[in-house]
Amino acid sequence: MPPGTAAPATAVLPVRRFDLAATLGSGQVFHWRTGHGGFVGLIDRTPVFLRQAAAGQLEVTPGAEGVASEYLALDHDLDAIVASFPADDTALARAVAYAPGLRLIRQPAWECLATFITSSLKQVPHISRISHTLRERHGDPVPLGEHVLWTYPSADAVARAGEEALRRCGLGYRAGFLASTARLVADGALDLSFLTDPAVSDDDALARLTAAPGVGPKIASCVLLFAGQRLGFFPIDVWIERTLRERYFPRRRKFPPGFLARFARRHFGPYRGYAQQFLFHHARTAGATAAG
DNA sequence: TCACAGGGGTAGT
DNA sequence: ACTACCCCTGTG
Repeated sequence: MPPGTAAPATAVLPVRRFDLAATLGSGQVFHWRTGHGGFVGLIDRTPVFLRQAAAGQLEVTPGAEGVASEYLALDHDLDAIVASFPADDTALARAVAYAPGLRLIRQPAWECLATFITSSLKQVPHISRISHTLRERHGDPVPLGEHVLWTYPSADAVARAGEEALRRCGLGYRAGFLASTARLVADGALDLSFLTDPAVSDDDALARLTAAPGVGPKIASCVLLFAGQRLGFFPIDVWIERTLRERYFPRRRKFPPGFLARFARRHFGPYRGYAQQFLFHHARTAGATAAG
């Protein structure tokens, strides 16, 4: 963002129990850039500037209030969700207290699936760079003030780009996976509308997603949680696995396959996806593995 | 400057 | 259950 440029115009949206920086910076999305004391990016194809200078006020590009409210899940009843967590869980309570206004972003389906395919065995800054490279080389430009933003390339665009071009975006072995899955989506063989279809069960949805190349249980869970808004999915990555082991089973040595997933289902309740996000964000940004 | 290890997993054996 | 996989970054 060039220095000295005028701050974008904004409308003010009253918010409660919402933390913009935590929400955008908790490893759910990877394309927002900071600037003018806020964040600049695209919500699907809508260019948006977001700023939260005061706790109860979210500044949004005029006209994008509705899109932003939906994306940032301002309708989620966080009080009720947190109240459903086990009352005697101090580790979770600490993670919630660390970022009480953290929300699960309602993500566009293809963008979410593709981004998480590119995320395997990668750290956040690298995922972010891949996302930007893909956008700039294969997405469409969208102006916002004097800035140019780039949409996430459609499944069709990714499929047309092909594996070699994707590899040149720094995807490594993920290029083949992304190209193949993009082809499935572009051809209609994988219609992602099932993600939010209440007639499709969680188990069925999981099976359909994991049938796609490069999509295993972890990435599928992320997509079902974020893009599908199925709040009972609990993605288990190395951070969460470490946290669960240390916090809840400090003495146990053996963890059979599925053990922690079953524990999460039993312990954290119907909104365990939120519990996972609180624990994950706390573990990653508060150095909680040692002392938190 | 340059090995080397390891990182928000998945697929094939 | 075990291992390779591409690429990048941090470390010595």
